[in-house]
Amino acid sequence: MNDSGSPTLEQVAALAGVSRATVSRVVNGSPKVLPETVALVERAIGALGYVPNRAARALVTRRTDSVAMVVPEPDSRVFSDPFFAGMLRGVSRTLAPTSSQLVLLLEPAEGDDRRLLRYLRGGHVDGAIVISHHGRDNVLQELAQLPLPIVFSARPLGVDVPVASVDVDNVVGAKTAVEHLLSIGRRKLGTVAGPLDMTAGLDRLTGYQSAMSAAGLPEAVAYGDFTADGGEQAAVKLLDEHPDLDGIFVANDLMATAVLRVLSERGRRVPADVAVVGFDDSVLATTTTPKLTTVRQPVELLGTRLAEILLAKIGGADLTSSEVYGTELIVRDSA
Amino acid sequence: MNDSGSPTLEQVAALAGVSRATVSRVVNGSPKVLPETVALVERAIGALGYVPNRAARALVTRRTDSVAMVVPEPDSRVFSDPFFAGMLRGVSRTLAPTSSQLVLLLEPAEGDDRRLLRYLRGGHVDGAIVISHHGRDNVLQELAQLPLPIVFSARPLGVDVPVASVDVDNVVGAKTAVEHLLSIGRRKLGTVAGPLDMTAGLDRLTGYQSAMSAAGLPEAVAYGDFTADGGEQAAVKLLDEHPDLDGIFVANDLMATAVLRVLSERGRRVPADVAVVGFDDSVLATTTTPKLTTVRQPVELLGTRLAEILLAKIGGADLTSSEVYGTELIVRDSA
DNA sequence: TTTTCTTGCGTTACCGGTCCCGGAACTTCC
DNA sequence: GGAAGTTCCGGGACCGGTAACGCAAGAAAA
Repeated sequence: MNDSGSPTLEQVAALAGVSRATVSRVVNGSPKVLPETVALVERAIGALGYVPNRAARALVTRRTDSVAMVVPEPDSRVFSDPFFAGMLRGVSRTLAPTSSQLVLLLEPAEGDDRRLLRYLRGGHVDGAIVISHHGRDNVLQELAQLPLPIVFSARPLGVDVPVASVDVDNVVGAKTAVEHLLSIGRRKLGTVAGPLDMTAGLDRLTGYQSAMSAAGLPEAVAYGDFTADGGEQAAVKLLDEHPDLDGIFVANDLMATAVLRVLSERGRRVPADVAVVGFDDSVLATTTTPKLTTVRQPVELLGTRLAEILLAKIGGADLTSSEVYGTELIVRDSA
Repeated sequence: MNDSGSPTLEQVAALAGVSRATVSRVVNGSPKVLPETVALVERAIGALGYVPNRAARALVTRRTDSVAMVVPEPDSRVFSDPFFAGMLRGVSRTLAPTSSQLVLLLEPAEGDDRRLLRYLRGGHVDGAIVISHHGRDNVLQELAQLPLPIVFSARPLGVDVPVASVDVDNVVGAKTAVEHLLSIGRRKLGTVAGPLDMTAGLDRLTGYQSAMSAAGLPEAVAYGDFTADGGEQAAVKLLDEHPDLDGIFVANDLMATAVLRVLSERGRRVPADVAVVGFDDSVLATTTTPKLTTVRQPVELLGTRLAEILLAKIGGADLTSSEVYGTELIVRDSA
């Protein structure tokens, strides 16, 4: 045992009476070792409590067995987002059996992109999953061009090279939500949209517009920024301009809670007077009064696919396609 | 440049016309290098875009420059918890300037503790921050005994060795909440408590009890599990047993939303008939109707301290004290 | 029986850094 | 002017693994 800590290959070899190379073979499950030798070595490993040194291994194999989860946004509001939490679960669950570790890279401050890019280029991780919400970040483009396996969690806006991405079908999801409102007899439908520099904001608006134009109905749009405050302002504006709305599709649950509150303040009952549909099916959806009808995304599946695709790319596959998954309308009390 | 990737010390040395050792000195900011040599080397580093190889460095220094964030709970509900998100921000922000990376370790499945412990013992990280919510986990005790710098995010229950921990004063926070209810004239006060195998559940109940006994008032307690469903059941039970309550302290915001809903279903107005105070000041607090009066924790500060203490321990300090921070009552509309 | 192939294992050269040690050049002091 | 320090830098031995290569012994083929 070296003075500071864990035993090495060398010591295992000595105890088992074989060479380092043989121990290495056993550890890595090479088939070309006699079963009795394997047993011998394994006994020695057990006795010493040997754990391979990751650094040494990484040095020679040039693989780090770790992947990065990159959140290139200073205001990592992303975290409170249950969407993110679920995705993380999926990623982590998929990575667990592979002995790959998850390294979290949060962008600490605004213009500190260099640091991030340097790190990723430095070969510290085998690949990266990028949680990109805002499309305007010019970082995204640079990330996409890095000589490193990368997967995006949403189709990155403003990136003109082919990338691999996993996303939910926001257009169809939003469309379904609006169609539900139509199906329960609502005709004066407005939407509180998200910011247009995020695919989620953009696509959900498109879905609303598509459903409205298919139904031959006029649009009523106000823009929020996916936060509660922004949602409130948008709701006020929307209701001021269109006081006769009988249904509202809100681009995410958080803003939907604000819409519910504004409606309640104005004495309009939900769903009797105005029906409301959100998007995300986050915890928020069941904490409101009435409970929110909303569009659920298969978050954990997204995480799983993100990890699987990344692992495949690390393994050498050349994937640049974008996978898109379906959503599910969860009907509760608000519509 | 070696065929696969980034330049090495060797190449920088060659370009600068000095030895590897000298480049290493410059990279590590040794003062014993001539300024002109430094300039020379730095130019070469810039020209080549040299980034030190972490693995090689870790191999010889025996420091990995990475710390683990351990979430030893299979149901990582922790994540959706904005409490956790804020803490993570603090941790990440503190770690950023130190070149230490954050490795996320989620417990993938129930009995898979071995894996976690092995990893931590394997010298893959320099230290660990443990987000321990449930005290019953026997893992905590084992974690505490690991020969590795560790800091707990809350006083770990059931651990009998001295550990470093950072926490909020849940007892005083809860007490303040109850005292607020008293100060606005409420006298029939109940509480929806959290599970007693978490310090947060335990201490907040203690705070309630202490305030009640100080006021000479009888207690009314129902137990939830910090989830919305559990909160709802507890609320129903509490109100069935004590229909005349005029104030309720709820041990976290999520359960408080359920309490609000149950009250609304029973036609009891908040705060007119029943005043409600939550705990956490999460996003939820402003999405309810009425907005929730609640106890705010300095989450980001907690994260910062967690990281700072860990860094100090890694640096050799022998800290086993527990730091406790104050809370702040945020008065909104529900009480 | 000799040759060739296979199998199982040891030898050894790396991977890319850090750091101890020693030496050259230049000061400083007697 | 020579001895003793300083200062700055290079040489080289590691750290703990992996993998190419080689070699001995037994099996299969001639």
